[in-house]
Amino acid sequence: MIRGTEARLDKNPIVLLELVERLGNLMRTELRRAGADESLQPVHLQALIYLSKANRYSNTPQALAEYLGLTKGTVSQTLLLLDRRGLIERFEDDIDRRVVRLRLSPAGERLLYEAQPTLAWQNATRNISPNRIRNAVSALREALTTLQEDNEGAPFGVCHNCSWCQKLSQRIYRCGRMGDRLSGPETRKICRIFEAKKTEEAA
Amino acid sequence: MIRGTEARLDKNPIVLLELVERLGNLMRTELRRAGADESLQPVHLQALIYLSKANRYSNTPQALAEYLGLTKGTVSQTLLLLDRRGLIERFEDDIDRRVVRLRLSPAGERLLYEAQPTLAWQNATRNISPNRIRNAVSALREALTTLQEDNEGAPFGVCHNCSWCQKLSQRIYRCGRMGDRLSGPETRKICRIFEAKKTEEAA
DNA sequence: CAACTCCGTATCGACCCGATACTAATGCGC
DNA sequence: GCGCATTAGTATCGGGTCGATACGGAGTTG
Repeated sequence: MIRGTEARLDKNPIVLLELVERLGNLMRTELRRAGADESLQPVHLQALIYLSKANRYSNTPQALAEYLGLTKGTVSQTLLLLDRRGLIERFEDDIDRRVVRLRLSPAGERLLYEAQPTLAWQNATRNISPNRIRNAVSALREALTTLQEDNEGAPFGVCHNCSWCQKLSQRIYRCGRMGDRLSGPETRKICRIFEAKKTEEAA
Repeated sequence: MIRGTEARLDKNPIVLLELVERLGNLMRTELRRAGADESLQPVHLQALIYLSKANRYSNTPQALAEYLGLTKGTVSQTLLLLDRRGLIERFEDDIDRRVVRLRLSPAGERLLYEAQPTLAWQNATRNISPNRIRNAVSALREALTTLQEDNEGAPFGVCHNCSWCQKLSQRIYRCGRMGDRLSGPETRKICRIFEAKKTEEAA
């Protein structure tokens, strides 16, 4: 038996990891259940969920592959299936004709809306005080950021917390990195080229 | 586009869910990387990790299936592979000869020790204060418990927090459910028939 | 135009996973 | 003791995921 006595004091991070993994497994099982009616695998629902939240810089196969941590070849097949089922739409980019833009089809949005894959989670967290949830969010976000830096992966945050995001007026924003103007709703979507704005510590 | 304006105020739980899923994906990718040298899939490492932590009531294929949220048939194959690789040992139960007991072989323990699948996580959480981690653990544990109740799955906690656990002396404990005496180290393993002891709220 | 890079697709093989059917051991009623 | 239901685990099959590799087309640089 391999011992680990020196880890006695700081084993709480490991407990947290176990919780995250276990919750991840459960949510995966939940996704499996939610997709069973339509014979969709967990990864398909994850892709649909991602596409429902990706902004204009992040709705490509490449971005999805980075997000899911899979290869572009694998993701290509996933998208092929979703396309055959009519759950997504693919169209060429106007400027760079190599890239494919993706979005949910009406059928895809309806599926996501009806499957309600987050329902079980919402029930499970109903009795946890908003404050504790905010603290947990803050801690996990920090872990996520560090983990992504170490992995050199894209961060995938929302514009609202991005250092490139400029507020032009009440409702108009601007991405300083890409130079585009963004609507209010779009600043709440997730972006592939996100860069964290300082470190926003817990209140 | 399907709207969700009424969810404006309580969307933090959803953010937390996204974080958990994203971290889950990353850890899954991490497991894939960690197992690549030995051509092991994420699920294989998860099984090994589980077996390294399961107590005497929980080291069976059935318990592992419940833990991973997979069917017993699927888990049976996984165990077959791990057995062929010499990473686990299987032996019959003395009393009920239907059940198979599992434990890591020395090679399995060495693999787990050398793969260090939790290393990236430990780095990522290094700069988060213990207090914030404790709070996050508390919140996630509560979500996990509720989620498991709703799914009617086994809770899988450690004896130390179990309502059946009795302290006989300084080092000897006893499981009131099964009637066995447990050593100190064994009370820190995870158990399939765990029942939460009250609700231990955050400090 | 050539060389190079980049995005996406196609194909192949290993493997995951659930469904189903099966064996063997146990427990229950008699 | 003898049927019968239940339980733990296995075997097999088919659909699907996934990475590796190779490929083709678009963009970039010279």
